[in-house]
Amino acid sequence: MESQVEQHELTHPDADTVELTAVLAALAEPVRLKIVRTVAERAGDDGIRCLDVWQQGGFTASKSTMSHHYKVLREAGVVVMWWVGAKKNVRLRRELLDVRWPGLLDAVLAD
Amino acid sequence: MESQVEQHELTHPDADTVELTAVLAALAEPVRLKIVRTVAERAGDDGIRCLDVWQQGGFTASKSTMSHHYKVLREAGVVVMWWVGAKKNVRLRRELLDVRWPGLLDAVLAD
DNA sequence: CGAACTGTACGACGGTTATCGAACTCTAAG
DNA sequence: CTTAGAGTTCGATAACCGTCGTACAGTTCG
Repeated sequence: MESQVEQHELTHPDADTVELTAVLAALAEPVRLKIVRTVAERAGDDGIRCLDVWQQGGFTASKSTMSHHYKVLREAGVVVMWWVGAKKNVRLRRELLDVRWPGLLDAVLAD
Repeated sequence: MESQVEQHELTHPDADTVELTAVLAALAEPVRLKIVRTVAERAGDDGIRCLDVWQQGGFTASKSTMSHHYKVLREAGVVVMWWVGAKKNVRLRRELLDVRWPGLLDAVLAD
């Protein structure tokens, strides 16, 4: 059987309302930058599980800290997140970032 | 007569030691981002006077606040500053930024 | 010299942020 | 139903940051 229950419905900013300073601030934090790089490296077309990011990325931050950073990245417009059962998936919003600020994400990831 | 006195000798980080997170944090602040854009627009090859940035850029922040932001930009590696008499000049470190993170500065300035 | 101008250093303040543990919700599995 | 797993929220704490006014230092000009 399929569960149609959308348990919380994540909110994401529209492409128009995403602010450059918010994106830069989101990327300026070492843990968040590492999250973004791990997602960029390991995520497929349908994203990657947040848990896998944590496990494979070698993060030392606590669960609540990671949750906080994901929220910052999502509200800044850097990532999209959605539920898959009890787990969460995440992917970069390249289609947004590459249009609004071409070259920005690539420059940050190439380091 | 020429005054050989170098009144303080500004310190700038080497290209090797400049950190991406510091650059992003420096650019993530609205006033600093506006400073960078004003310098990028109006500075010639030998930079622009900080005073001109303040006057022509329409900044409302106080002197001490502006001085603080210039210091952050300089220590992050985003700008170079040097004395010309009693006034200070500033220019972007494009030769550094464009090599270390190609496309980053252009992306930020194109907005 | 003395006054005006340009910029820095310091201390204070208020607001923001990164971090954690504990309690909680929701889902999946037995 | 019960247990385990994944993730959020809340409260607390400590550190950081942007802002300003004041005091100060170096330069230029009369």
